[in-house]
Formats: sequence, structure tokens, C-alpha cells
Amino acid sequence: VTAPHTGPPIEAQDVDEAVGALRARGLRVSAARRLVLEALFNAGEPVSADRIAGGLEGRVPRSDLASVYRNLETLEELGLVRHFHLGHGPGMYALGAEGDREYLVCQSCRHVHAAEPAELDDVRDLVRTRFALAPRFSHFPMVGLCRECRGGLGGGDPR
Amino acid sequence: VTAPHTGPPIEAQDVDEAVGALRARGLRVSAARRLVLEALFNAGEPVSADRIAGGLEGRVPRSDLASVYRNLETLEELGLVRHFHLGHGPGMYALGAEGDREYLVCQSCRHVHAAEPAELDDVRDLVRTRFALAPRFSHFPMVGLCRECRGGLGGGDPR
DNA sequence: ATACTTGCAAATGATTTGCCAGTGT
DNA sequence: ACACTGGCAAATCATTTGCAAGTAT
Repeated sequence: VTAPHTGPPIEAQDVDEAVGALRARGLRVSAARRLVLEALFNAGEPVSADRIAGGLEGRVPRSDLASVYRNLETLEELGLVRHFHLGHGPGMYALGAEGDREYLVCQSCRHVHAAEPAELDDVRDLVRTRFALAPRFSHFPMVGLCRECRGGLGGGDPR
Repeated sequence: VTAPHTGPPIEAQDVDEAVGALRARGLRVSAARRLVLEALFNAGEPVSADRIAGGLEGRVPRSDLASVYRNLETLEELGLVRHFHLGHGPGMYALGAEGDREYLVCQSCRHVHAAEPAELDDVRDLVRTRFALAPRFSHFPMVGLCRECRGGLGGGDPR
């Protein structure tokens, strides 16, 4: 376990750049490590550790699930990766630093909206003044019903 | 698995009243079932299935964990019990119907604030108009930092 | 050379399920 | 009586950990 990331966010544009950040931190660049990065760049959207280990349905070579988890943790400490929790189900991993984005999820259709933190500032203000709590939706997203799913009465997983 | 609860919420004041609701639904009143209710009334706050099965540190007799889960599910379908998820960690169960309360949790000190849904209506309105999502904090609470924990820089689990 | 990593197996924690014996009604 | 329940073991899912063997620097 490496020291947690502090300082300016790392905005890697490609695998090589991310690999550079690894080197700069004195971390080794192994095949397994590079694969996790390749998968995340390749996915372009949040994915589970399991899907990364599975090779994204053939788009990248498959790797060991335990190593994927270990490497995701390492990359997260480095500030290259963030993850959040989509209700029940596995954690979702994406490129970027913790707090880069906040998420809003529909409990019925599972659609995920990624928002800039600034977009939520007045929601945060409202909640903070009323409940003395400054909410963050980056690790545990806001859950609700989107317009479409609200439409009919039929909708969705009530959990 | 019984039919899901519809209609007016059941507001049981004690175990006997809750037991009555079971009978009214044609469900059997077993010792294990009564124990779960006894534990929930006794706890007075949200508790995990594990703690119920453990007998709340001796306050009620202990029972089988699998049965506790099954009975909590039954009682939830009946509308007597609700549960929500506190970040990582086990689900928390309490008396009342789903949606009765919404929760706000501090990610650092884990303090839980239970709010009346109406208190959150304008937060909901704000989010709904901006993001086309009507949020619900009854099953997946709002997570953030409370005033005390926000104070220092030291604070808490960044997950 | 050697400390950092991997891969595989086994452990963990929360929750669920199969199954058969037990029991409410 | 008989369908509904309980208890216990075993299964599942997501994630973590132990450890010997492999490898990046």
C-alpha cells in the first residue's frame, strides 16, 4: 500500500502517460498493471473489476481478478483511478481522481449521470444549511427515479 | 415470498400489534418471527440482521441468522419493516415502512440523521429540475461530512 | 540482487438457498 | 393433517489476504 495521492490531479490522456505517472512514483510497470490501465482507457465508462479481469469481452487480454483489485487500489492511491458504488452490485472503476465527478443513478433503469461537482454546489448548500451535512455523491451516488422511469407506475427495483 | 405490501402503512406500536398484522395477512406467528419483532422494538434504532440474530447483546434471545434474514424480508413485504444501506457494511433494519424516513449519513463519524421525506422535498425539486432525477434517500442515504467532521482536516474515511 | 508483483488458493463478510425436520392453525 | 417455518449446512457474490514463484529495476 503506497502513500495516498496528494497534490494536483493527474489527468492522463493515454496509457503511456499513466504509465509515466507510475514511474514518477517509483512504482513498477508490470504487464498486469498496464492491462488494468488499458482496460480503463478502452472501456471509456465505469466498469467493474470483474469485467476488467475478464478482458472486457475480448477487447483486452484477461488477467487475474485479485491482481486487478490490488492494482486498482494502487492506481486509486496514485490518483489515476476512482471508484464508486452503484447500489447493490460490484464497485465501478473509472479513470480520474476521487471527487472529479459525482454521480446520479436511476434505481430502475440503472442509468448513470456523471455530473461536475460544481453543478451540485447549490444542492450541497441547501442540504448543508438544513441538515448540517455537506453531501458528496462521488463515492455513493444519489439514487432516485429518472423521468422516463417515473412516468409509468410499473417501475423498477423498489430496494 | 408473500405479495408486496400495498395500501395504508402499518404503524405498529408494540410487538402484539405487529403480530396482529401478521395474523391479518394469514402469516404464521412463530417464535423466530416474534423474536425479530421483539429485537426491532427493543433496539429502538436501525440494527443489522447479525445483531438481531445475536440477540442484541443479551437483551433478547439469539436466533438463526438465515431465519432472521428471511423474516426481515417477510416483515418488509408486509410493510412493518424497512431497511437501508450504510455505506459499506451490513444493511440496517428498522420498524416502519419503506419511504417512511430518508437518511443522511456522515462518512466520517457514521452519524445517521433520519429525516421526514417532506424535509427533503425542495432538495428533490432542485435535483429533479436540474438532472431529471427525483432522488430518494430512503434506501441509499445521502453521504457526506457533518459539521464536526468537516471542521478539522484530519477527518475520516475518504471512500 | 532484491524488493516489488503476480497468480492461485483460501479466507472473509453479507446474504441467500436447499433441504428436511419441526410446528402453527 | 399439511402447508408454512425453522435451523443448519452449503452456496453465492464481491473483495481481501497468504504465500511461493516470477520479474522490473
